[in-house]
Amino acid sequence: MPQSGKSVTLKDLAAHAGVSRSTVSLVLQESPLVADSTRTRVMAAVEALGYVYNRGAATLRSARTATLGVVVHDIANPFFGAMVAGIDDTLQNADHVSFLASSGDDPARQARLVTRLREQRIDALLLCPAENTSSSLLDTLDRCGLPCIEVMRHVGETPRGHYVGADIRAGLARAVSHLVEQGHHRIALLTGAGHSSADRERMAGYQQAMETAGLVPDIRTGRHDLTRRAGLERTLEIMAEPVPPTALICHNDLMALGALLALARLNLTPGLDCAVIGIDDSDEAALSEPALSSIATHPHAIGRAAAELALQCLDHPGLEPQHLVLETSLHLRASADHFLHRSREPL
Amino acid sequence: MPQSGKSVTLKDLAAHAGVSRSTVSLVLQESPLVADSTRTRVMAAVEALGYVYNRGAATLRSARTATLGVVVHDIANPFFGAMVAGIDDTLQNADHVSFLASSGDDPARQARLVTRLREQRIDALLLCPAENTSSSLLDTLDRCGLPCIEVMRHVGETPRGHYVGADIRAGLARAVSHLVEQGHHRIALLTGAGHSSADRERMAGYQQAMETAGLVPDIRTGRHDLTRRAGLERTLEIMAEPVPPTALICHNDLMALGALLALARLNLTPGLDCAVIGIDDSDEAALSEPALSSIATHPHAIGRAAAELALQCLDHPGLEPQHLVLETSLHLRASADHFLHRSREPL
DNA sequence: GAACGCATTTGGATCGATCCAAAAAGATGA
DNA sequence: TCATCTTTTTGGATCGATCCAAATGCGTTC
Repeated sequence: MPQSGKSVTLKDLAAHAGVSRSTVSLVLQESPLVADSTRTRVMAAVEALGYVYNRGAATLRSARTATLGVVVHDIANPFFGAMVAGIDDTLQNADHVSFLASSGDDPARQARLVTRLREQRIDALLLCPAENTSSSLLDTLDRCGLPCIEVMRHVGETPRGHYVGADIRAGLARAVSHLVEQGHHRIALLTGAGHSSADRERMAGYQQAMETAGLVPDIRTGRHDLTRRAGLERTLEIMAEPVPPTALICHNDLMALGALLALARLNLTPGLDCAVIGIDDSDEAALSEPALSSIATHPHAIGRAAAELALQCLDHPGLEPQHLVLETSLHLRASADHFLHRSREPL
Repeated sequence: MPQSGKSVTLKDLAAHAGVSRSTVSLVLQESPLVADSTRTRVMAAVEALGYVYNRGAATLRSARTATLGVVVHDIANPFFGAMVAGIDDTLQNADHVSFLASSGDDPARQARLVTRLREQRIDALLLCPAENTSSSLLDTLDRCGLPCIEVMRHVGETPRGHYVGADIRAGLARAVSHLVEQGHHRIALLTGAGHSSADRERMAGYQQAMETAGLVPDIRTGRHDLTRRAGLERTLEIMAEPVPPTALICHNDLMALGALLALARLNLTPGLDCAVIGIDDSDEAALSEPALSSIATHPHAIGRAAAELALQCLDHPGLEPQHLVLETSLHLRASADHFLHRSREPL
């Protein structure tokens, strides 16, 4: 229990338990080779001396660090909060840990972060790439053999390595056809400027769904970021047009919630005067007033899947690139449904 | 530029640049001892071979890792998103990195996370302790000499080591006196169950402010967590009472936003029928409808201050415990001000 | 009792950087 | 030219764990 000065090492444990360093090492690795009596003696020493395993030293000799890097482009976005929770749950079960960093959608900062993570000798990288990430970043990772899993976004037209995402395209198709059934013709998509694959996928999925329905696509991109404030401001602009859309599909729930605020400010009732559908189905969606319809992307499940895939990569180094596209589902609430709306008393 | 097989080491750099390992090491440490010509030759080798510094190996010999651990109790809370951004900004300037982990307010999980972080040989720990954290955790950290900075919450009645927080007490005093000026008498506080120092500080500050104003405190705690949903449900309950309060001060903005939703559902107008004030002044506060009044806690500044304090601890090992309590300010918006409310058209 | 098989345990080399005392290379003055 | 002082550079020991080949102990069997 004492030990205030220097740190306790394997050698100290060995002396305390009356065995060699090697044996102690075997015990710590949970090797089946050691006798039970020895194991308990060593574990007692660990307790008695307050030993803390030195991963850095171990890493020097053995190849793995049991540490993954996670880089997201916006930690403040609740989607990533939930995703990170999914990753951590999975890693915790597998006795791994993660380094989390946020790039703020800046490729230069992202590059620095990745370098730092490599210095820590992470075993694999889960990357939600910043907009305009150069493919040379992935080249570098390939070249030095660091497994990388792109999540939600990918660099280039199609993911070249492992990828985990959500089937936004199918979600949009369902959303558009629901809106059409409700009688909407002027359905607009409010998304980012197309610098990320997630933007492009939303645009393509929406466009295809609109064409299938025989409607004219109406894509509103902008230099805005993808926040509540951007949704608010952009919607105020849009609704001021001579012939505004009657339905808005937004890049994510944050923007959609901003759109609801804009409608409220304009004294329009979301769901009656203008339908709004978000993407992600965050916790807030169900709680807003009126409740927000949303395409659920299940961030927790995506985090789990990405972490599991990363762990697989470690066990099977040659694994050919996996593309996991998880299902989405449309959660209809008052913001985009006349009937649901009527079933509640009006504001 | 090649290097696909093994990793590049100091020795490879030394061979490529025609110097010894030691010299290369000095260059990487930016020592002033090496000649400029040598330095450029070595840096060229770093570029040419795609060398990545091995922090683990360095750590084995030298005491420091340039890595801090950050443990928060709820990464999904936007307060901590902003705080972590503040920490990272500061660390980035100082060439340090952070390991971020979220305890989910579970002391057992928190203990595991701290152990993992210690295995990584972090230089210091920034801890927003989980509820009911035992002080033995801090004892252990002390004993092994790991500097720890408690942030926003502290274990025990008063922080025993370094602490960085916000002056919630002053914020509450200002909030209460504003509400009194507006003619409120029944002002309730909606907060956590008192398992954390942050809960207790809110209760004490509120109680004192109420007594100063000659009013009867009305504290509503609960087994609820501190989310939007909890704020919604609790407010629905409270407003159903025979003589409900006319003003609510909520533990944080999330709960306050939930309270606004509850009022809307009850067809009550926040700011006119019942005033609501949150704590944190998150981005969302200004955007809600009506806009939420809030006591600003400046999470980004708190993150910066905590990180700076941690860096100071590293430079000055004996530093006596610092208690930094940052100012708060009351941001008044329509949710708690008759006048502001009248200046906008009604819902 | 020697030989064998099996379950455990062990010492020494090793990973990639840092530290340190000491050597080498230049610069200066007598 | 040689001693002296600086400025640079260097080899070997070292950090704390892992790996591996070899040693040990012990019960069986011939």
